[in-house]
Amino acid sequence: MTDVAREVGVTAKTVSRVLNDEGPVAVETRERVMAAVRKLGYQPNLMARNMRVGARDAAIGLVIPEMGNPFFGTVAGGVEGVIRERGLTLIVGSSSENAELEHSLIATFLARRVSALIVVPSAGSDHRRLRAERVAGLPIVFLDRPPVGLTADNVVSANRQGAQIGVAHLIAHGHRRVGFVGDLPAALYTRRERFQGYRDALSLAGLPFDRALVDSGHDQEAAARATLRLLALDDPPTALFAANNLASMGAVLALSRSGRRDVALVGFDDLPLAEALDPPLTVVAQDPAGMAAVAAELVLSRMDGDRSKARRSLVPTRLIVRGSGEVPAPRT
Amino acid sequence: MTDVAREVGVTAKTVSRVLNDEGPVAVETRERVMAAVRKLGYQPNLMARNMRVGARDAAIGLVIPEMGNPFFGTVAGGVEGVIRERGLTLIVGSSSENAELEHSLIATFLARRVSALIVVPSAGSDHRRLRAERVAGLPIVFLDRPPVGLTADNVVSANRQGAQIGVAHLIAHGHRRVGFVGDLPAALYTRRERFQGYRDALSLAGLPFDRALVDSGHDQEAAARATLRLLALDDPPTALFAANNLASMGAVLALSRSGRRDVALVGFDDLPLAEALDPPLTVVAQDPAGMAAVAAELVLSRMDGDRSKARRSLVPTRLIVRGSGEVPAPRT
DNA sequence: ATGACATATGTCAACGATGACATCGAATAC
DNA sequence: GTATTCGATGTCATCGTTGACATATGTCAT
Repeated sequence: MTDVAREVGVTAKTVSRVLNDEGPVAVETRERVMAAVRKLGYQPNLMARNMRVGARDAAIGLVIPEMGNPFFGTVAGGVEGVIRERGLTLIVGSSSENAELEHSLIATFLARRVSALIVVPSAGSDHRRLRAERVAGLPIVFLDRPPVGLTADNVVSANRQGAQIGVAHLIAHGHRRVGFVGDLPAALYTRRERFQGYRDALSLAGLPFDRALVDSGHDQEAAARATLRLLALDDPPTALFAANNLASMGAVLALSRSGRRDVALVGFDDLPLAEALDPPLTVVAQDPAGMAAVAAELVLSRMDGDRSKARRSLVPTRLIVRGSGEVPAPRT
Repeated sequence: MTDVAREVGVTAKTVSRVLNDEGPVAVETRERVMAAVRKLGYQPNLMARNMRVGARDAAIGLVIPEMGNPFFGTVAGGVEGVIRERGLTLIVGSSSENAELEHSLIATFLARRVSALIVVPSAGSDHRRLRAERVAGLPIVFLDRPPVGLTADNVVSANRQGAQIGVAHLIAHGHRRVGFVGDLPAALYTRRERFQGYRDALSLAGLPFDRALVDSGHDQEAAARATLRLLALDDPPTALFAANNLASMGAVLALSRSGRRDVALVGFDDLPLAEALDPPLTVVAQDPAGMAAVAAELVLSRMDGDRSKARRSLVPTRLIVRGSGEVPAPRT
């Protein structure tokens, strides 16, 4: 900036004024400054600008478990789309579902003085340490899963209700033994909520809960094995509810590999090729882009000074009927 | 930092020394400083640190077309994994395949003084403007597609060879009329290369090239329509080559919706549920994580002072045979 | 005892930008 | 014709941190 100033024959302050459309500047000076800026290829140093008096970095930090997972990728894209309009940049880190990594990412973001944080908590993480930041007024929004040990804004899917509707759909097709294929660890918030929804549906229909019909796996192959274990039971389920996208894929794989077309299946979270599967996969779809948008808007309103009480936003889910959930229960 | 210093009764410089393990510091002082740091919850301000003497931001900027696409999501995750070990943070922006947005993202990253750039170019973008930065020594690596109007490091898939192998696989199963479903715009580097590979395979097998067998669509539904148009020809193809993941999904959908199980299909780029499709989808798999790692390592070596000539890395592809490519050609 | 040297800490300036306040001439007001 | 205001620009200090250099003690060899 000093170079530009020297080139034009003014002070850095005048250049600053031109670049920020601030205060009165003679038209001719403005033009000469702009010319020099172009000539020297000057670009303002955002780091220096942001460093001034307590100012924060014009960026928001986002922590997600995994970037390759389209659910979280879509979340990241949704957040970026909203904040970009405000001139904010997105800084991302993936925690690999590791609480320690999540914490170190958050620490890095805080050290960078980001303007806000959006966090998808990992299993087992604890957010007590963020209390001071929250008190200091830093906007923090939790996404997909609520914070632990801290009261703060959060945006989650209608997990319980969605799962209940999905399972009810299976029951409506005559199934009385519905298996549950979930995630590990079982302590995960989403898994817990969806499991509750599963039980809700059972009891609403007057069906007994059978612990033997619940199995888990934390990746696609593990979920496939869990599915096979359920089908190998003496009194096996005639329908399955898969509580997340990996579990769905695992169940689909297991059914496809074993050629079982007589088992009904409803998955939680939509898949890109769900329609092309045989049978097409019925799912309870979430709205990752919508959740991201809600979270980002919430962050922006907090940045604008909204000091109201921390709130939870429930983002609705939607049952998409495609065929796999409509496989009828076998006659007994 | 001043607060910590005051608390302990030393100067900021001493605190700085403790935090950076620099110079001699009395053990007792070190401990008292650390205690004060914990007590006050002090966190160093990275922006101020990075601002010193020409230093760059300890972050690298990544521009990808779309975060929701697992291919690019995996790329982002791969890059982050490598650079994190070096204490670098990832700043991401998505260009939505829009050259102007890509440019403005790059400009933002430059203003932030990122330590390096990794760019997946959009269709139609021009990178001439980055010449000055390159000359100034900023590491810039292009990923998946080469730069335009600029010589710089780039990491791309073995598109042409991979496509050739995929199409040859179809020809080996007796197909003489192989359709090509590609992306729009046709000017896209990857589409062009894969198209060349397609033609290579045809001529190696002594088959004629028929312009009528080439169609395109730039999203899943458009690709599905293109597929249907090809199948509706008077002399239709008996096999299809889909030149990217969206085209593959479109083709799969079109075949599944129209119940055509007699058409062979090979896709470029693997899909999560490829194995669960009916028939399971044969693909030429790319290695997004591998590409990301190569690009990130390249960036790091440039940051370490590697001033050698710009180079291109070709990342191999792999044919994964699953069934859809083995549908035999009908007898004539 | 005296310099040479290491150890432990301090002082100061600088990175790039911008708020607060100052200056100076010209235009307007009375 | 002097006072007031405004327009255009400059001066200075500051944000948080760290390099370069300085100072102050203590240790040791001669």
